[in-house]
Amino acid sequence: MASSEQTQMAVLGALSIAPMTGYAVREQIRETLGHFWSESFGQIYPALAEFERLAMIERLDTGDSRSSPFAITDQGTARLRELLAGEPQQPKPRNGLMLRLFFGRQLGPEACRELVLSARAQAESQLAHMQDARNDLAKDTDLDDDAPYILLTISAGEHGATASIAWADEALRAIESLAAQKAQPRPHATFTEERP
Amino acid sequence: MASSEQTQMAVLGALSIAPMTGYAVREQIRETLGHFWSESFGQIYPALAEFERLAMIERLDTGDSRSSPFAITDQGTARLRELLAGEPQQPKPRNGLMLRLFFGRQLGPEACRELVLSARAQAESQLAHMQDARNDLAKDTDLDDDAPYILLTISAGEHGATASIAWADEALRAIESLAAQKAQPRPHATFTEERP
DNA sequence: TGTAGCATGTAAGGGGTTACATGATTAG
DNA sequence: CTAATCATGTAACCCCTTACATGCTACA
Repeated sequence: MASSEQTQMAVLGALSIAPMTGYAVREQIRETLGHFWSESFGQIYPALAEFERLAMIERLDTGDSRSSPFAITDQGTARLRELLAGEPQQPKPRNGLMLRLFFGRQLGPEACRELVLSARAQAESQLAHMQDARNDLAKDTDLDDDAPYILLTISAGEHGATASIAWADEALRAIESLAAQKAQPRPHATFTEERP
Repeated sequence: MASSEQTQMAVLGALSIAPMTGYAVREQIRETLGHFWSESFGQIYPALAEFERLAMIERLDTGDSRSSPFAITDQGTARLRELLAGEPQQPKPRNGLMLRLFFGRQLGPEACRELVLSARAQAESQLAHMQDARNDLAKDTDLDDDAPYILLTISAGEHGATASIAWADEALRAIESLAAQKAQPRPHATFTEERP
């Protein structure tokens, strides 16, 4: 029945910034929170239905033919604050890149290099996205009250992406020296586990 | 039936480093991969059973009374390499801290400050843990072949933790100036949404 | 006029955790 | 002796994603 508190928080939070349709909630979460949050329709719509039943949100009666957005009510805002005050539980980590590198010996230096390069590219693109977000935020005067908080998350994204790029460059150097060692094995090596 | 490829990778990977029991696989993943991976017994034991059936691992017949560790077979190693070569799919992000800060206006500066402080402490402890891991790795000569790859992941953890700390310090300054603003509201403010 | 985007939903299934059950061994 | 740790499993449940179904509107 009840959707998870995580989902409730994200959906009520989105509506706390501006009234919008369920579809728009999804879009907003994807575009603005995409780097650290995600929700799918399968969660959003049931949550909205539940919230409407509990009078935490209500449909706005716009003259607009095709959209009738939801707006958060006072009860909804109260519930949101209650949820936000709870302890943040971060999900169990599952970083596929790190798992592969950890067992990188089985993959070999070349494949690891590809992985790191691809991670680096992702980080670059995230960094660019964050800087776009920063500019958009500065322009949108509707968000003045939320902006200082949103900036904290943008800054976190930038720090993270910058760190990833620095790590990747360091890792690439390490992998190259590994590959060089492999190409010119020490003379006293007596056997190899696998052919080159 | 078949456990997920993610789990298979982690379990076979652990056994590729050294033979061990299922219990030890869990411990190793928690201690060594804890910052970027996790597996629970509910997945490890079924996976081990399946692998044994498929002859990808086999029980070692140690004289030891209480433990009979699993060792990876050639078929298991082949399967591991196949799995590692697949595209890493990272799970949808769900960062509870960032979600809360994004909607931080509803929480207020004080609560946000607590959140950032707690995140900073976590990062500090992760950094210390990473440096311990680096030392342990240098001492353990059994891991010489895997060490260069494992170092890549330790370095990533260090970069990430360092970035988190730098971000937290910046965020704390931003929050403090926010709180100062709130304490001394501009004279032309006409009403407040909530009492102080 | 048809295709792309907006908008709302639902049902099935997957992947994972938690909690429980059990027993053996070791250490205080 | 008994408490903690090692060790192996399983069943229920939860959360979430995917895929499908539906219809409307804007636009080329």
